[in-house]
Amino acid sequence: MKPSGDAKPAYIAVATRRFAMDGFYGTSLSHLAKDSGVSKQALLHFFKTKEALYEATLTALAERMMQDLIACRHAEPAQWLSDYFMILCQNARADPTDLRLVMHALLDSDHNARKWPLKPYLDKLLVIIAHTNGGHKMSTAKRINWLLQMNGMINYHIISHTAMLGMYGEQVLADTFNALHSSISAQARLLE
Amino acid sequence: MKPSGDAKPAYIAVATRRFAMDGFYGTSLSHLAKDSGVSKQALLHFFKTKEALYEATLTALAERMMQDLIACRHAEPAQWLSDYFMILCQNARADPTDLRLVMHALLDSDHNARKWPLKPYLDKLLVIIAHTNGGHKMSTAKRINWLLQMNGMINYHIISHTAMLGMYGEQVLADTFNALHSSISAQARLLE
DNA sequence: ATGCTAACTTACCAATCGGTAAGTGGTCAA
DNA sequence: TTGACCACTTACCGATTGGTAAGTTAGCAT
Repeated sequence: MKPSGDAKPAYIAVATRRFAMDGFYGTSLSHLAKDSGVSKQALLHFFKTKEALYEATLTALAERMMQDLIACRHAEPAQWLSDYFMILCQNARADPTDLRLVMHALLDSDHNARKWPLKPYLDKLLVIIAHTNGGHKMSTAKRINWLLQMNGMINYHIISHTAMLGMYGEQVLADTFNALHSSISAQARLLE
Repeated sequence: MKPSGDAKPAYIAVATRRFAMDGFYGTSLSHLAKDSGVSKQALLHFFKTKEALYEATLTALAERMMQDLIACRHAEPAQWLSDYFMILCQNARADPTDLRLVMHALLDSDHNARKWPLKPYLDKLLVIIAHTNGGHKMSTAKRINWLLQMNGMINYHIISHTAMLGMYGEQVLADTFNALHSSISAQARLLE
């Protein structure tokens, strides 16, 4: 076939959706192959092991998130963060794939010493926090806490959504998203 | 052997730890059997399928959480919630098993229509919120949002802990827990 | 034309998966 | 003493897992 028509990104895109949905253990190479419309060994040709494909998926995720963060750069760091997390929230509501992948990766990060590809992204966020009026006098721990709190409420909201929908219905849940937006603003305002 | 020495709770306890660690798909009956010191079929004798064992695990989790909530009952509902989440946080820090299980269950709750055993527990929490000074004038959506925010920041903190530890070291992370305690207090104060 | 390489495929593998069938041995009521 | 019953065990099953080996096919430089 084509010697240099790189199909890797397409495979990673498929893997991203599957890994985000079912996690590492819940996803098999056969499923990924079927979804991609190729044989299982086509994937193993590009990624030596399933683990390697997973890591490539996480690396791509990290780059995507970093790009999204840079994309909405703003001179005022507090505004930058406020804008970014608001957009992140809206995107995740439309397509929770990436945040689900983050959560799965977090839960998996325990027992194998997987290098964590999101570190540069988190470091960047911490630097921005440090440049805000409210953040520059914080300790590192407090900056991390601010970040965990912001990410926590957004991510938890997103991955709870299906379960909450089943329990409390569509209408209430839509309003809950509005409340989340307010909470994001409030959290961002802590840095002004 | 013994006709009535119920070993089920012991099996569920083992399953709880494994499912919390590796998730549903990452855990096999053979692993659970080995951990329990019995054969795989001993488990299938009590729980007809792996799925049934998982559901039993989640049900036990729900009862445990409900009991913990009731255990620190307080006449003042805002104080009740404040106490409860502070204790929950401390327990989870010592042993994150239960919260990890919650997160795994949340991530899994998508594609199979698994009945959600934590609903009574969440309903109870919502009732307590509704009885606070700050909460009784909130809409249901805002109460749910308050709850998602509180649970979100605690759970996310806990399951991020291993990854954050590897990235930022022990000392910073310990301080982060102190910051989390403050944040929990602040969140609780919103209901006073 | 030829040879090299990239991008696959078919065929196959041992290991493990969840689950069934058929016992085994101890306990207890009759 | 007997026989029902409970808590298991050994033996086994087809399906699926991640992964290997050995082609096959297409494009491209020489």
